[in-house]
Amino acid sequence: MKLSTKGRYAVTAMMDIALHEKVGPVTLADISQCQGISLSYLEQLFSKLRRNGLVKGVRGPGGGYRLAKPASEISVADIIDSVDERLDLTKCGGKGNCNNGEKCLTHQLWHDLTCDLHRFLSGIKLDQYVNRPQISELVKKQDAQYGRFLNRRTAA
Amino acid sequence: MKLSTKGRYAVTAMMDIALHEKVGPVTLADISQCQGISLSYLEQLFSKLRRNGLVKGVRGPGGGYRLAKPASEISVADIIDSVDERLDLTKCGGKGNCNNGEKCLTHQLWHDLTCDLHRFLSGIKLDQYVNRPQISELVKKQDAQYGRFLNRRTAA
DNA sequence: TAATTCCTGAGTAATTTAGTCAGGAATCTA
DNA sequence: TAGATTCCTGACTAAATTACTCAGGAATTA
Repeated sequence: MKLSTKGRYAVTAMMDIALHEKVGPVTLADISQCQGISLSYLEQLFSKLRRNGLVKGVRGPGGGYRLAKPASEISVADIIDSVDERLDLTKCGGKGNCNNGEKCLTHQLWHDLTCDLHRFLSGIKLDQYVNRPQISELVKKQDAQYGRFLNRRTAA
Repeated sequence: MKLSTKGRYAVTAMMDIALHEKVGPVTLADISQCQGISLSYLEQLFSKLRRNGLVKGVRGPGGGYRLAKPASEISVADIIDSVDERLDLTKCGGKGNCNNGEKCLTHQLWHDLTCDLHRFLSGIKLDQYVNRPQISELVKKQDAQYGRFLNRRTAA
């Protein structure tokens, strides 16, 4: 039982954007460099995040991505659902025909578990982590290390 | 975010054994047929379950597998851990060196989530599901359909 | 002795994941 | 208007994992 890096990368990237909301749009090139994720791969992921209404792209110099809604309204479940196709642990995708047309012995178990997991992830909003001093420190250190946002005015 | 069928198959198979504890050892051939899982694949999984002390194999005619301890002491987490290598959602496997030697922005999040998930799965013991009337019905129907245990005395 | 069942390890096909590549479209700055 | 920047898209590829097969041996029972 592993989380694909797809979901993990997406959440990390969204976190990066949320952490810089006050500075302005964040480019994928920056995220790629700082978080160690391939640029082209990020582009794929953001195509999905955009289609699902989680981010807005801003083209041209000084552009990048911003959150499409407040960080307090974006949950980890939203992000994973967007890129990861599905958060479902049953074999049958919830249809209940997992064994020969009938439900398999563990259908109910996986169904319950999926619901719990989803509820849990839905409860975690981006802003919860953004506001942690521990994480603010980390990102400040990172920004300095890579010289991000050096020649940019602070935007609303 | 998906559960590999490895974990799902293992739990289903263990459930099958638990449900027939009173009848005697359950053969992998039976599980294979009733639950729709390849026999050779089951053998691989049970090799791990055995090494992790969850089942005991009984060779020879009338043999099969039984639980190595009471169903009330076997959790879903135990089973998944046994076959699935690891229940860990962090990139670094918990080491904290996920981004360039430092923790990545979402390390804490995945760590928390992993703990919660593990706690949740540890709380689900096999006997909880075995005692559900819904599931007893299902397995009774299955046994009849495949003619299991027809010529076997009920063993202690 | 023969049937049954566990048990092991090596190999393979299919799928998914992660990542590359090439090129176009919108936007900004000069 | 030119050129830089950045998003944006789709097709392709490499690597890893998953799911599964195969061949054969070992213990046990009848």
